[in-house]
Formats: sequence, C-alpha cells, structure tokens
Amino acid sequence: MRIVMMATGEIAIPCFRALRERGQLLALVTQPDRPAGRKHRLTPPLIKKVAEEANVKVLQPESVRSDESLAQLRELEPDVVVVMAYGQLLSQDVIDLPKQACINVHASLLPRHRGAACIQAAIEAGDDETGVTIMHVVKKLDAGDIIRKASIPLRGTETAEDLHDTLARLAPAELLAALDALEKGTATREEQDENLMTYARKLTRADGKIDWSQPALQVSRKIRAYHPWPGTYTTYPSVKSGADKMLKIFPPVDVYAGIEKPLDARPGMVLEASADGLIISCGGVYGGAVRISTLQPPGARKMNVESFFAGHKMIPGMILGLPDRND
RNA sequence: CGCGGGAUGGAGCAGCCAGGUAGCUCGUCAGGCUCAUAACCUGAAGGCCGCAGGUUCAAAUCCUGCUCCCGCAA
Repeated sequence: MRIVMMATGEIAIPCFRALRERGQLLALVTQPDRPAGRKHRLTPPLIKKVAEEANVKVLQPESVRSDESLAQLRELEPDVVVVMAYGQLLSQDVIDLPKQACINVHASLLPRHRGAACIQAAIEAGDDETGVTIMHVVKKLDAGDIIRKASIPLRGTETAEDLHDTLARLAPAELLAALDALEKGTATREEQDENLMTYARKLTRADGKIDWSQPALQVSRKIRAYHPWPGTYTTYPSVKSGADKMLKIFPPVDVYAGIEKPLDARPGMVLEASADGLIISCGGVYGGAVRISTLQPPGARKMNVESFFAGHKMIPGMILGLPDRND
C-alpha cells in the first residue's frame, strides 16, 4: 500500500513512525519552515527532522493545493493519503488524488470537538471520555465518514499536555487497523451525526485570560485544558507600581467547592496567600474557590507561590483579573 | 537584524533614573521561649551585584560589547 502522510504537529510523530515501519511510506508532506522563536529563526517542524532521519522524502509546499504540489503528489501515485495535524485545508483535487482513500487522524471522538483545539476542548468541556477518530477527509472540516474510533476515560486531572501525549500514543494502532481494513476491503463507514457536532475553534493567547466569575470547577478545567498552550493568565495590582501586571497561572489546580468565604468575597478575590498556595474566590451559582501553587510573573521563570510571595506582595482581599482598558 | 522585560548571598525581590556603608521577605545554622511546633524572640554564617572593557577620586548604579533567562509576536 503506497502511502503519503501529511502532518506537521508533534502529535503525529508516533503515527509517522508506525507508517514508516509498515513500509511504503512514500513521502511526508509538512508545512514549510517558518520563522519562529525569539530571533525569528527559520525553524523546521520537528516531524520533518524525524522524517529526514528515517530517510523519508519531505515535501513542504507553501500551498498543498497548488498545481505544482498536486503534480508532485500525483507522481508518487499514492493509494492512501493520511492526514494528521497538517495545518492546511485540502482541496477536492488533493482529496481525490489517492487511488483508495484520503483519511484523517483526529484527536477527539467525532463528531464531538471538530477543529484545531480538540484536545483542549475535551478537557474544558469536562468530558468523561475522549479519544482518536480515523475518518475519511471531505472538504468540510473534520466532517467525513468515520472508519474507527478508540476512546479513553478522562479522570478530571489531566492537562492538555498529558492528553496530547496519551492520544499520540493511542493513535498509531487505530491508524494501522484502519489501513489494514481498507487494504482488505473490510473497512466500514459511519456517517457523523451533525446534531451531536461541536466545533473547537483555534485558540489564541487572549483566550487564556481567566474569568473569575466562572465557577471554580470551570476555572480549573480551563487551567488544565490550556496547559501548555495557550496558557492561562490573570492580572494583579502591583503594590509597587500600582499598575496591573500579568500573572501566568499553571496547573496543578485544586477546587474547593464548599469553602467558607467572607461576606464581601467577589470573584477574583484572594482569600488566602501562603506557602500552601494562593486561594482565589470564583463565581457561579455555587461559588467555590481554586488553589493555585505555580505562577509566573513578567520577565521571570515559572515559580511556586512560596517563592513568589517572597518578592511580591499579595494580600487577602486583593482582587485579581480586574478588567483593563483592553476589555 | 521582529518588539520588549530580566540577571544583586540558597529562593524571590528592592536599590540603578539624580554614582559614595550590600537592603527586604524567606531559607540555612546557633541560642532562647514553649508540653510542643512549620509559630514567636535573639544572634550568626553566606555576595568578585551575569561576563569583559571604558568613564570617574569613587561604579550594583553611567557608557560599550558579550553570554544566559523570560514575555509578546510568529
């Protein structure tokens, strides 16, 4: 079976290796090297290096839908194209190019959480389970018929980083099973139920701002879901300058559902600031609070709250995340 | 040459703009108080102030170059 893989994200690396071992992996199509990092150095996707080390041909078209790129792909005469975290939408020409099928590996249980931020969405929504889906590619994003799914339970403590790695490891077996089924002609197709569809749009840095008026459980899910990217943050009034400063917040985060709070407690209010953690009042019908233990002030490294309090004043009653002019 | 912040005993910070005694909150060690303690009191150790030059009577502080760390952006 002649296979071309289209992938950019690191989540695709285990699948790449599985395909390489399976044999007849003709090429990896990945995004062009982009200026990245602090000096804007041209940086190749990590999976490109993996492919080069494995002596797999690498193609990096600016647009995979261009005539030039289509011609290159046609020359390879693939039976199957496997797409995973590639980063470009495919045109019908590309989808129709392989003789047998153009399939996609997606890191959620479709039709739930279509789109780019599927891993974050599963955690933020508080789902009991998530998984990977192998499906046919159609022009509409992540809407094609499903070949296979594999699910894993969510414990309610994992971060997106954990889940990303777990799903990356789960995917190869499903992908290989799907390919075997396609090869033998035993593959099934299950149409997606559009009524159950949800869409996880691409996240931006600004999405990481914590809304303390949300219930504690929701706040804690967001902190886990957005780690390590785009990360979560709030602001705090600096005693020294008086200005609001940004404060990044990291997992782990504990939820106190029935905590006793002062009568004047408002969302975002610091209830306790000690070496044990920073306890912040949240909102919602049942209230509650979260306890944070890892922070990062501007210009500094990530640190525990004990270190933070050694050099930054933060006292109970202080309100975090007050709206600023940009809101 | 994308933009910006930072480097000061073990940790986190102030001091720098207006050069002139190494400071704060902790930690560590010793002693005290206490039934006891992560609490409280007293004391001590621990710094070539990131590196290299320059200016100056005098540099953590001003100037130049370099290294490393961080945020934004991508």
